[in-house]
Amino acid sequence: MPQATCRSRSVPSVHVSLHLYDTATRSQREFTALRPGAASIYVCGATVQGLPHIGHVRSGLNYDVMRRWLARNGLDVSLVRNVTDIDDKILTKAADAGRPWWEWAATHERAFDAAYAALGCLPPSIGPRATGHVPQMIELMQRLIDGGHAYAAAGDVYFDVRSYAEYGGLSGQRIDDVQQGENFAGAKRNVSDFTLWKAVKPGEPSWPTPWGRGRPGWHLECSAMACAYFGREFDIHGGGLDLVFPHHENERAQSRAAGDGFARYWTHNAWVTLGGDKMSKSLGNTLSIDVLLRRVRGAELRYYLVAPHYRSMIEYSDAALSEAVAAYRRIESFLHRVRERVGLPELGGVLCADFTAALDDDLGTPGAVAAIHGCVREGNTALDAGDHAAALGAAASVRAMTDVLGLDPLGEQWRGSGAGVHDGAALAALSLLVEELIAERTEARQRRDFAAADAVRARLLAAGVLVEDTRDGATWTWKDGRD
RNA sequence: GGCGGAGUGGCCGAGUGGCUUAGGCAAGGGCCUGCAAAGCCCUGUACGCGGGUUCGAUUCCCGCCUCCGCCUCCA
Repeated sequence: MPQATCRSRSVPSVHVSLHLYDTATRSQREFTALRPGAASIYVCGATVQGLPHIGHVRSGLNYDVMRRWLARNGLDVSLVRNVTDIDDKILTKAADAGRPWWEWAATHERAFDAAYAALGCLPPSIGPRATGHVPQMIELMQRLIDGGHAYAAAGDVYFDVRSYAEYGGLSGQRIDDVQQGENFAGAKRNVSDFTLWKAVKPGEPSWPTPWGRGRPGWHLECSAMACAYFGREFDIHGGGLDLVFPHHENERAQSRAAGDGFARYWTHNAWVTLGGDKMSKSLGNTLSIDVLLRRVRGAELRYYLVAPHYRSMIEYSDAALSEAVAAYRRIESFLHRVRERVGLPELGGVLCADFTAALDDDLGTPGAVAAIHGCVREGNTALDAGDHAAALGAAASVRAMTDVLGLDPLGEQWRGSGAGVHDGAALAALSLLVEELIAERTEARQRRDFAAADAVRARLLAAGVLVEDTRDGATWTWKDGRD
């Protein structure tokens, strides 16, 4: 393998292990896996009541990066990302649309899967649905009732918040300070008690339980599913910042009151916001994944969402998205240059020490991205100097690092995401034609007939093909960065 | 009322008690080029306001202002 050139890569890499900010302790903690050599991550996925928007996807992206980084460090990572396919809003919206609730849920689940895939998220190890885990929920409720932490009342099952002294420990809320909503149901023993199971209502789907027919409450499902796949304790629980209270507080209370260790680290990603506007209804379309992907490619949108730190709020703006596109294309164009002039760089390059240190520090993607750009600059310098081996080495490193972030411009997941030609025979024919025109242009340049040469270049550019002169001759790429 | 975030150079966005003070975008200058494009080099002296601690604070402490989130469904 060609020698790496990145300065920081020549520094012997000190093993710095991953530290994660843990919401429960409000501090960074060194990550140690429960089971040696493996890591388990449970992420609260979507309630599939509508189409995915940019914020939903940010969460998925964050845990995709976490998972890739842990895997890159040699851990066998299991990622469970649940699907809430039964809840009030799904029932309401499906009814309004005149569709069966299960069809409504399934349709939007597919939309979420498509959005995650379009942004290069690896599929989760499993994406369990709430409706498929009612037996596990019943078992958990039974354990809670047996232990005196839950009670059935009027067909509902409630968690008795007062029975669990640590309640509030995750979010820092004290029961007595929590403002209560208006819909206080009389069956509860205490206002703060939350619903584990909802009694059946006419026209609603229901499942049988020892306490009567009904359907799952929101919080219960996550505890039941995490336990179903990981057992009573696992490593990392993730989700959006808005889930801290009450959802995660309640999950934790349920599981721990039932005697489970549950999550060892709690991580939360920040939001994507829209200029402080509450007009999500009218602006919602602007932020929908489908609309954005008509403007930018999946990799570019991913870069925009992954480059800031996951705990920082992203205030969405078109201008910022455009800057991200430009920044990403700088990386991409370096790899294209190397591929055209030297050859395809391998994926297995060396990671810069700065890159590793940044990610180990609570998944510091901004620092990691900076390290990639540094490596790109060194690679470009090497390429300009004609040092092909160094350029290839830098390119391999850039691929390896971008791959950890799920952004490798030459990665298979982006094939077909642009409007490029992906049929081998068609591409070969196109290449032949383009190269013939380029040869024609080169001849014209040698005759110093620059008018003719520029005309060829302009014709190709109009067709979306960018011709560039380099010390190694003319090369061509797609004008818009597609592959 | 309770809990929690944020205010950084033209813009996005990191970070730090003083050191080569990230990175990207945009801007200006230069190199390269027939011209381009790309690339490379150089330039910008920023940290909401008022105090305090300190030899020294954007970074620590106190107060204030502004904005935002959670406490009801929410990634």
